Amino acid sequence: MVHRKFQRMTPQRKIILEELRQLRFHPTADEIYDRVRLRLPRISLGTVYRNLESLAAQGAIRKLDMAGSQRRFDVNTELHHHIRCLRCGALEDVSVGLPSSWEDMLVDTHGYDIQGVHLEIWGFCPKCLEDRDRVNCQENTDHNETCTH
Amino acid sequence: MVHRKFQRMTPQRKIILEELRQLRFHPTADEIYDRVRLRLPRISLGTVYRNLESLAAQGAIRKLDMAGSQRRFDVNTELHHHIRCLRCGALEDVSVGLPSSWEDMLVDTHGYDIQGVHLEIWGFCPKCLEDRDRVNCQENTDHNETCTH
DNA sequence: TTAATTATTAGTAAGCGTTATCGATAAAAT
DNA sequence: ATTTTATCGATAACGCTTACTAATAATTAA
Ligand SMILES: [Mn+2]
Ligand SMILES: [Mn+2]
Ligand SMILES: [Zn+2]
Ligand SMILES: [Zn+2]
Repeated sequence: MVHRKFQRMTPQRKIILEELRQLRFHPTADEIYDRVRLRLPRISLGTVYRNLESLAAQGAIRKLDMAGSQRRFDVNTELHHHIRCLRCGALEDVSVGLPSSWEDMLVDTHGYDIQGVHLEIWGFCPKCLEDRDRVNCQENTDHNETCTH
Repeated sequence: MVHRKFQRMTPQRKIILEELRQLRFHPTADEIYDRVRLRLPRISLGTVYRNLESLAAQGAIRKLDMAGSQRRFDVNTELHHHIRCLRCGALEDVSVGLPSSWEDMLVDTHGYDIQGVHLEIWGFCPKCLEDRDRVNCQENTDHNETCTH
């Protein structure tokens, strides 16, 4: 028999999951912490990390290790990729998957048994392109702020 | 006139560049540090980071921020992607670029002005697949070691 | 040539995000 | 009821990277 460790649905774990599900974008651990703290003022950041980790291991959520920036978490457990706005920081789902013919070609040329793919795209979102054209072109926005568009 | 800061080619910078170019794989800053120290025993790790940073800014090398693991550096300044072996840690170049038709579709569906793409693939390299089939299947290798295949 | 300015250095401290440790607590199993 | 186990909050430690500092060497200005 498989010896899977039993997981309790503690109030902390439940609320972390609820808050993550309510946030439509892809929050970081500390962003989730800030939200959860409004309901559980005595929770610790370590507890948030620990639960996000176990929820991800269990497959309830996804952990997104980003290239060069802070880890984020995702309620969407389907395989999908992400696109990020360089101006406002928005991180959106990419609905379209990579063409399987391309992956096949990769297997042929490199001989790898592919287990996973991480695809991250950066650019300027439609809203920011608009803003740029309309008013001033100066880079006066904080790129680290989460996009509210 | 563009006010580009003048860069001196110091012995440190020169040797860092030389050593990075000699390492065929994609070393981390501390791996480069270890190599450079054999020739400049008094160099500091900060100097290595600082120079790798400025060399990348200047376009002489590429900085590779990996998803979930340590930053690496690349002598290959051409746009290309990477594939990593989950068993031996090898990090190889992927010669084949993403099909442009796919990128076009992405622009159409999301309306982004795409500036860059980070693609990272994990799997098992041909050598490791062989090894696995031949002898024992136990995971007895250090995944963090750099592949010597 | 001499003096002032600037880039760079080695050494080290600080920063940041994440993980590990620990004694306490509460749920589950026996 | 007793033991075992998962989890908690608090906090220290960790790994990688960046920032600070006084000293030094290269460049520019006088
Ligand atoms: Mn997503
Ligand atoms: Mn490469
Ligand atoms: Zn935007
Ligand atoms: Zn391998």
